[in-house]
Amino acid sequence: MQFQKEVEKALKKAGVKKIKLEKPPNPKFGDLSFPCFEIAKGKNPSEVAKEIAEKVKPTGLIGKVVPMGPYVNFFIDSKKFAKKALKEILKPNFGKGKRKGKALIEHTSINPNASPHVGRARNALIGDAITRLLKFYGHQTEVHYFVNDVGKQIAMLVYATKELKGKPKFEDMLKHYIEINRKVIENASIEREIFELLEKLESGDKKTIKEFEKIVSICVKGQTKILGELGIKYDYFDYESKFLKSKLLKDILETFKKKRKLKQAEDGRTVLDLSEFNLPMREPYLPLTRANGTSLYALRDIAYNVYKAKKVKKGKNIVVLGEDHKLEFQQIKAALSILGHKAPEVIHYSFILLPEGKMSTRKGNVVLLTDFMKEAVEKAKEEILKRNPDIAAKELEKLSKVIGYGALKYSILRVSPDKNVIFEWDEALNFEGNSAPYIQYTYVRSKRILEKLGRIKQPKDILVNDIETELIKKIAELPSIIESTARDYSIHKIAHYAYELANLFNNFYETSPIISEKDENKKMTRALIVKVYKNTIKNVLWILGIDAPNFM
RNA sequence: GGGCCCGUAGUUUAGCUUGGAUAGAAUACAGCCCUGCGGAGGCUGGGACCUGGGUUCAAAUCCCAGCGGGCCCA
Repeated sequence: MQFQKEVEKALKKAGVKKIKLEKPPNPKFGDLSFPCFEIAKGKNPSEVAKEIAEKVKPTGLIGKVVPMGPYVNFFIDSKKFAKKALKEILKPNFGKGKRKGKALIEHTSINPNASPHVGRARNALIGDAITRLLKFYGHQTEVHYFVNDVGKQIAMLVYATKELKGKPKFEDMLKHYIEINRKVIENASIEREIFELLEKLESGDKKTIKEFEKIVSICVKGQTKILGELGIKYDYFDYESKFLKSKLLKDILETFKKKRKLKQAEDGRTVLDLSEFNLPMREPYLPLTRANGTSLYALRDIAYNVYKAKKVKKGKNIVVLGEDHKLEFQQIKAALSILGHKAPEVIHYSFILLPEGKMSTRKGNVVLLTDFMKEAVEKAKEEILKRNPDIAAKELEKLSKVIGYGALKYSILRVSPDKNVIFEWDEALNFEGNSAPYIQYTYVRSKRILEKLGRIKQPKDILVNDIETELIKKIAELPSIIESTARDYSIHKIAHYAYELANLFNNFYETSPIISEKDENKKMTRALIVKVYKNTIKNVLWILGIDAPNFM
């Protein structure tokens, strides 16, 4: 950052007025470059670049100024830079943000109907990583899970399990769910009975409420146990049923009415007029209540968002939603704006598909998260045993989860959220190259070196070669990466950054011996690099929810 | 019928917001390093911007149209 300022100053001194710097595509071209197309004005830009380069004298962090075609390239003085950067990076809170306000993150919020599949997991993984990122950035985070406990899906499960002896098991819910879906298609009268159950629930029938609660509790417990196994935690479970009869609903309807936004539909439903928002709906009306006055999902969703908005006030308010909720979110946002509330910031992600097509819980063609977890741990076990045949069973258990779950999370988080992911086992269980185990391995390497090395003395002189400088530069990027990701929530950039770091470290590892290095200054400089690498990569992995193992 | 997102080596992907140099990686493939700080590694090689227009000194990037995939709207 300071380098950039110095370059700008130097260019100004050389008489350049419009300064727009860019990062060269290749480190061979320097660290910053100034393209001369715009200021050339008819002259040959290469000539202009030459003239400017001659006028600029290297001072401070600027080591070299070289014209290269139509560009003036600025090279950083690597020795001065390394010294300065290492000092900065060695500070204990390097990369972490200062204390900031509250951040409310709602994620997962899947229907409590069955064991989650990997598509659903994408939501939870993205949400969890964003939570960690914001925590690292200095926010006080609180994680919310909106439980849709009054929907048709729960009613179906209540119906499907009511004849069962004993308490239904979570593991069987998917089976029940698939079965009841099939039955409903075959027999329409079942669907009517299911709707009757819902009506009973909403009218406050105690027995029905109990039955729903039983199923929801089993499902929520089952789901959060699985997600908890992956280290994903929630601070609040917000139940939709709590909003069924809340005063909030009345207040909201009242406000809409005052603003003349309510209409009566022909079938008696009350709808919200959203025509001023130009949303891509056939009819710009959002149904809020039934003819009998009871609330519909949209109204409860609005109420929930009002509740959240009031809770954060000035802080961040974030929600992770699948791409199927894009329009729905626009509607909620519009409704909130009528009410004078700010909508949450939303992160959408595309679905995970199977090679043979879409996943469908209803039809049962899904890859369950639990199966993915099991396979990943199995594969990790195999790989660990290849390398450590004598490992104790307990250690193996623990380590295989660290590696297996790491690989699982990374395989999903590394992809930009607006791309569909086609789930393929080989791809997802890749432990080589661009994968979590590759990155984890560099952590183990760095840790082992430091253990063997013992005490690190501050070197009198910092001596670095090109590869070492590249690594330091990459580590020094952490704060700006954190900042920009905390702004746009594109968590895959963190994954990408982790891989780049690890890649440069492996490069460094191959070419810069440490233990055997005779030159004490070089040795200790390298030791410092290993130290800061180890801390940095650990932090970056932590943001992704991936543990750094002590050996593997 | 309408709206939104995506399309980059055989496969998976970064880059697109803010146009700029030789489009960056992984995997697979061909080969090398193999008694070294732990090879889940390093090095070398070939291989890609969906199609057609437009804007621009300059387009993977911006605009328009088409094609293909995903999501949604009663």
